[in-house]
Amino acid sequence: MRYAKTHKQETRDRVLKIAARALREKGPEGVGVADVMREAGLTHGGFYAHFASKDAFLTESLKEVLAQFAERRRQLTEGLTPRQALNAYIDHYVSEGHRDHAAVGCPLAALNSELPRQAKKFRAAFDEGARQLAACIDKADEAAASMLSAMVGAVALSRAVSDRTLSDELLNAARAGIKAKLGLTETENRPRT
Amino acid sequence: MRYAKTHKQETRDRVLKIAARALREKGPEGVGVADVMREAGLTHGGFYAHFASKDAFLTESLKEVLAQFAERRRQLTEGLTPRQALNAYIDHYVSEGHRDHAAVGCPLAALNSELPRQAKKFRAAFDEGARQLAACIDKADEAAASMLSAMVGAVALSRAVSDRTLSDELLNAARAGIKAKLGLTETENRPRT
DNA sequence: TGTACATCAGTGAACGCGCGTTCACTGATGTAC
DNA sequence: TGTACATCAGTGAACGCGCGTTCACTGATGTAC
Repeated sequence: MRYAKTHKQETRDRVLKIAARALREKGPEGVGVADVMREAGLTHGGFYAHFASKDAFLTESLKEVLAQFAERRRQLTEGLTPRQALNAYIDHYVSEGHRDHAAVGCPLAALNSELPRQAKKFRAAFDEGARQLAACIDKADEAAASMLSAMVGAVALSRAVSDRTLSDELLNAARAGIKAKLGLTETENRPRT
Repeated sequence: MRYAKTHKQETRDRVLKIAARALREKGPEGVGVADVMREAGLTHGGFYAHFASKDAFLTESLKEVLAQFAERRRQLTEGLTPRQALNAYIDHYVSEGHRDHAAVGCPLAALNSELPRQAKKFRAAFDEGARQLAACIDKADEAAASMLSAMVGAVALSRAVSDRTLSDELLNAARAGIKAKLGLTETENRPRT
């Protein structure tokens, strides 16, 4: 054989990693088959040897995003108690760094308003991501669902707004609000140990 | 003259009203010149007699959306005290009705994740909308910025998620969380009258 | 009162372009005999 | 050891389609004289 046995799989992985960034930066409709292949050093014709269609490809790309995202979350909260982990994660999530690097950030924040128009399987993968993140927050605070949407909204809105001052204000106010809520439920609702 | 003096303006308004819905339902890239004109009972060729380009058109459509949105907000809160108004508005905003009718809802919730890729003028109009809504909330509660992003995030995420149960849960939890916060700041931070 | 001309919102064919998708082909390697 | 053939990841031209944009034209009306 001309190529190593793992060669095709490696190519596929490379393409998916490129797409995982493009998906968050440009949205599902903004990901171009030819662009992604070119970035991987290939021509667009080879695309269909790896993926059945652009649609199927997008869903796999989202799954790749979710895997990266979960792994990153794991790294950030490793060895911390649930409450410490949540605190650290909120600081990481509702931050200027996250706002300014959508390509490697949370897909919920990067894609939310485009989801109603996506294919069923893509949406199902997204749901799974939302569930995982909610479950992760839930370990530390029972108001997980409310906190999740506040976090996502903060980052998404701070990106949507083009005025930097307004954006900073929204982001910082949101983080303060969410952390205040966390403090509150800690002392009032959580008599744990 | 073949047409009444107001005829052209009326046509323009009609087209913009159609676009105001389409913009929220399909996003900026999803609005098609030919589609919008057809819906207005016209052919696409006439479009450029009214608008300089699709881009300029999108910005005007967003301004139309913002005007409708502000007017609706005014109607809903007319005659109420700032605090009553905010309470009523939260119920209206963070609701299944709003979630299920994006075409006539808040543009911040409908468009947020697509904004980073839009033209400068479009983004500037969006900023203006965000400022207005924040200012309106600010009349009743100083944590306006934090509340705004929580509200937007709740509706956007509940739409993004395709599982109805999860969507309901996110929405209801968010509303409860936001209203709890409102109650909190009312008694703790606001010794007003 | 009648005729020629100007006006102008809207028409519909056409254009260029980008994009997803298809497909015959390439060329390096392994295998059969 | 050598020759013919199979394999298969990747190539690149081509296709159909939708979309924004342009433009010569239409046709109903008002105006000039």
